[in-house]
Amino acid sequence: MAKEMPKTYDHSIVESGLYEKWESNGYFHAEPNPDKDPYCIVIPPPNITGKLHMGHALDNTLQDAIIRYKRMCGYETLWLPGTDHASIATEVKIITEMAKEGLDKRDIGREAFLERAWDWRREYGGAIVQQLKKLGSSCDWERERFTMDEGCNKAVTKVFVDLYHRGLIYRDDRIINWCPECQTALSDAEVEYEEQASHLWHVRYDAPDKSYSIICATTRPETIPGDTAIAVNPEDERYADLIGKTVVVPVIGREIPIVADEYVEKEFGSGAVKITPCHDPNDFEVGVRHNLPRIRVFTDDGHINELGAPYTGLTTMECREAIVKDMQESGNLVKIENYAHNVGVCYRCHHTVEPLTSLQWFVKMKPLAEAAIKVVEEGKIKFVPERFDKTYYNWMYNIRDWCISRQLWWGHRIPAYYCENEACGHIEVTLDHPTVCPKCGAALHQDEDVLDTWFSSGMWPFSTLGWPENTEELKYFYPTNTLVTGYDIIFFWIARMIVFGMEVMKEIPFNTVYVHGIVRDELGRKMSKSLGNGIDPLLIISEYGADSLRFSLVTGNSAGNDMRFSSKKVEAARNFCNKVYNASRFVLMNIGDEAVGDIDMSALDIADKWILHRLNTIAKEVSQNMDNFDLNVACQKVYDFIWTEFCDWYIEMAKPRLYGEDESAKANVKAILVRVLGDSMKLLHPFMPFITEELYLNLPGAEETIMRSAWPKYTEAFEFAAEAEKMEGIMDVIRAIRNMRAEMNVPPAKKTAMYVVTEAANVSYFEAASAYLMKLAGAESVVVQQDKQGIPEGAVSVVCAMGEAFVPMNQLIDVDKEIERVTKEIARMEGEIARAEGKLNNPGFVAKAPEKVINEEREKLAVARDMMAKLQQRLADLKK
RNA sequence: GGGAGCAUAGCUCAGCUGGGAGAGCACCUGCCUUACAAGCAGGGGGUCACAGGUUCGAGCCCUGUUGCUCCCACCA
Repeated sequence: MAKEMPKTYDHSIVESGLYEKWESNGYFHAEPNPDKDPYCIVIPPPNITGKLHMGHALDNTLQDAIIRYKRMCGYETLWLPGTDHASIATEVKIITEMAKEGLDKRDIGREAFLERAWDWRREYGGAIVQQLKKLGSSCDWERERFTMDEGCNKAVTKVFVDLYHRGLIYRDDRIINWCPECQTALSDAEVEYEEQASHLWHVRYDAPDKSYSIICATTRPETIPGDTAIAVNPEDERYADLIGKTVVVPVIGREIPIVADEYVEKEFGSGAVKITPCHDPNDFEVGVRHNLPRIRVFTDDGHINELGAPYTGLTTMECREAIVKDMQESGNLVKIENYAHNVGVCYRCHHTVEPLTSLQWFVKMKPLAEAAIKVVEEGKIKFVPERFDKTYYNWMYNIRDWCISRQLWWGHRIPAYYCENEACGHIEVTLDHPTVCPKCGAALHQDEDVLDTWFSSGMWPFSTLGWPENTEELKYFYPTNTLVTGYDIIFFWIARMIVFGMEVMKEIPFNTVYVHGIVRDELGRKMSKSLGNGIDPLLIISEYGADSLRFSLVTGNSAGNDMRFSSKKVEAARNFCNKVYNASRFVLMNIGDEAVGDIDMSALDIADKWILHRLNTIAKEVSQNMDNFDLNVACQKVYDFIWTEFCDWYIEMAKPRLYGEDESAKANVKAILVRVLGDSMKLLHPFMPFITEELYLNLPGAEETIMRSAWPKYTEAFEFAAEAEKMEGIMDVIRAIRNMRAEMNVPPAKKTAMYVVTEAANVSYFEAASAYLMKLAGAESVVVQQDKQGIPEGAVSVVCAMGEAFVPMNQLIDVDKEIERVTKEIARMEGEIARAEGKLNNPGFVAKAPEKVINEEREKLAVARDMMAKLQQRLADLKK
C-alpha cells in the first residue's frame, strides 16, 4: 500500500469517492435511540435560489465539525438538512428570468407561475445540496426537508390558524413598508437603510386668508398631496396661537388643521412638521392620535394616484420634481438645503421602500416576545459568544408587530377565506379549505397573499421534526442542541425561532446559538455581486480540497468575528494535508505488512511516554475546547500536535528503533506510531473529514469508518507527566545544541562526540535518550556523567536547565564567536535571575501569590543561578 | 440618539477563569538528513492604541481618551 503512495497528497483522488460511500452506508443517518443521548442541529436552510458561497462554507463547516465531534463522542447525532423556498428572493429571480422572455407573471397567471416556480425549485433546489456534499457536510439526507413541503405547509397553516384564533394574528390597515419594485409589503426587518445625499425642502403653508403662515421642512415633497395636518409641539410658544387653526396645502389647495403633538421637536428645523399619515410611520401615529384623515396618494407601483391630482400618473420621483417646481412658482418654496438622510431600501432588490398604509396581516409580537426574552435571560438559551444576547434583547425589547403578508405568489398562501357576501363580510381562518361561508352560506374566496418566508423558517426546528404530529423524532430530538448561524440573521431568524418555539412547543428550540461572522475578501470588503469580489468555494475546493478550505475557515479566527478569506491560508492548510499525508505514508512504509500488535506498556521508553502523554493531554484539551465551542483553538491544537510534536519530534525519534535490530522495540514503536497517528486522525476528523478517513482506514486495526469510531478520551494509562517533563528537558538540550551548531556554522553532516553532565537523578533519562541526541543533535557518541572527568579540554559547552552538554570540536570553532555567544547567554540569564529575584523579593508576592506560583518561581531562580554559574565557568575557560 | 466590536510581530490573526507575549504568511542563514522542498534545522522582529486605576502581579479586570468597523433607532 505505502509503496504506491505518491510523495505529494492529491485531494482530488481522496475526496472523490468517500462522500458517496459515507452516504450510501448510512453513516449520517440518525434514528431515535433510547440507548443514546440525542444531539441535533438543524441546518439554516439555504435558499433554493442559492449557490454555495463562502458564508455557507463557513456556516456548514462549523456545523459539520460540531456534529462529527458529537457523533464520535457517542451521541445519536442528527444534522437535519433542508432548503428554504425563500419566497421573495425566489420570486424576484423567476420574474427576472421571465422578463428575459418578455413575460410578466400576471400574463401567465398564478397557477402557471407556481408551476414555473416548482420547476425552478426542482432545477436549482438540488444544486446547493450537491455543493454542501462537496464540502463534506454529514447531513442526514434521508430527512431532508423543504419549507414548502407537505409537513412544513401543515405546520405553517396550523400556527397561523392557532395564533389567529388566539388573537395574536390580526388584519389591519396600517402603515407598512412597501417595495414598489417587488410590489409587496415587507417587514421592518426586511428594510435596509442607506445614507443618501438629498435635500431638505422648506415649504410655507399659508392660512386660507394669508393672515398667517407656517413653514415646514420635508425630505419628501412628493408626499405633500397626502398631507392632512401640520403638527407643532404643544410647548412651542411660537405656534401656540396657531394650534387649531388651518392652513392650505400648497398647490393642492386643501385645508388642513394645525395640531399639537409631543412628537415634534421644537429645535429641529422650523419646529413644525407636515403630517402625511399614509406615507410615514411617525405621521401615521400622529394621525391615529389626532384622528386625522388618511389620504394615500401613491399607488402600489410607485405612481401618484387620483387623490394626488394634479400629479396623477407621475412616478413619485417625477412628482417630487413637479411639485417642487410648482411650489417655486407659487412662492411656497422658501429654501432648499443640502441634506443627507437615510433612505430605506428593499433587502432583496435595493429599490427605495415607500412607507404606506395598506391592509395586511400582522403578528402581535409583544406578548410573544416575553417568553422568548425570558429563556435567554434565564440562560436556557445561550449565545456563543455571549455578547450577542445584547443584540437579541435590543431587538426583542423594542419589538413591533410583524407584518407577515406578502403580495407574492411563491409561498404559503394565507389560510383566510373571505365571504363574498358583502353584507356578511365574515372572515374564516381555518385549516380546511372551506368553500362556503359558515355564517351565511355564500361563496368564499381565499386570501391572495402569501406569508413572509421567515414565518415558515421560524418553525424550522420543530416543523422539520414532524410537528404538528407528535413524532418519535420530535420527542427525541426536540429541543435541538446547537444552532449555527451568522450574526446578520439574528433578527430575521433566531428571534423568530425562539418566539415560535416558546409559543408553539412551549419549549426552547435549541440551547445554544453559535454565532459566526462574515467571510470577507482579502481586503476586508464584504463579498458582493456588485463588487464582483466573491470567491467561489467550489473553485477553492477543486484547487485545494474541501479539507483545506474547511481548515482555513476554522482556524485563525474566533467566534462572532468577521474573517478575511485568504488563499495563502488555504495553501497553508493544503500544506498541512500534505504533511499529514506524508506522516501517514511514513508510518505505512515502516510498519510493513505484518499485523501491528498492542502497545506493550511495560516497554515504553522516554520518548514513547512523552508522545503518549502529549496525545492524552491534547485529547483532553481538544475535547474541552470543542465542548466550549472554541473550535479554532481545538483545531489549532491538533495542528500543532501533529506537525510539531508528532512529525518533527516523535517520528524522528522513532527512526533509530525502526531502522534498528531490536525487533521487540521495533514492534512497540510501530504500535505507538499507529496509535498516535490514528488518534490524531480522529482528533482532526471533525475539521478535515476526507483525508482523515482515508488515512485512518489505511491503518491496521481501523474500524469501518473513522466517523463512527470512538473519540479519543483522556486515559490514566497514558499519564506520564514526570517523564514527559524530562523529555521536554532533553529536547531543550537538543535544541540548544542545534542552535549552537548553527551559530558556529558547524556543517550539518559533521558528527561529534558529546558529553552530558547532569545530576544523578537525570542520568538515566539522558542515557535513555542518547539515541535521540545522536539522531537529532549531531552526536556520534554520547557519554552521560555527573562530573566533568574525561571531557576533552576546550569542548564547547551548552548550558541547559536539565544539564550541560559538552561538544568537543575545538578545531571547528572560532573562540571569539564562542565568547560572544556565551556572553549573550549570560546577559539573558542575568535578566532571568533579576526578574525572578524581583518577584521573590517582593513581600506582597510571597505573601499573596498562590504557593504553586511561588514555588515555580523559586525553582526557576535556582535553575537560572545554576546555569549562570556554568556559563561563567565556561566564559572563564574560554578566556584562558 | 442607543448598543456592540476591533486596535497585539512587516501582513492576517490567535491568546481559555489575570502568573514569564504566540501561530501562519513574509524576511534572514544553513540544509535535496531515503515520510514530506507543499519540507527540515536555526534566526531576527512586538513600551499588546493612549492615559489612569484595581492587584503582589494586567494583553486579559475597571474608568476615561483617540482611531476604525458594525448593528439598531430615524429629527420632518
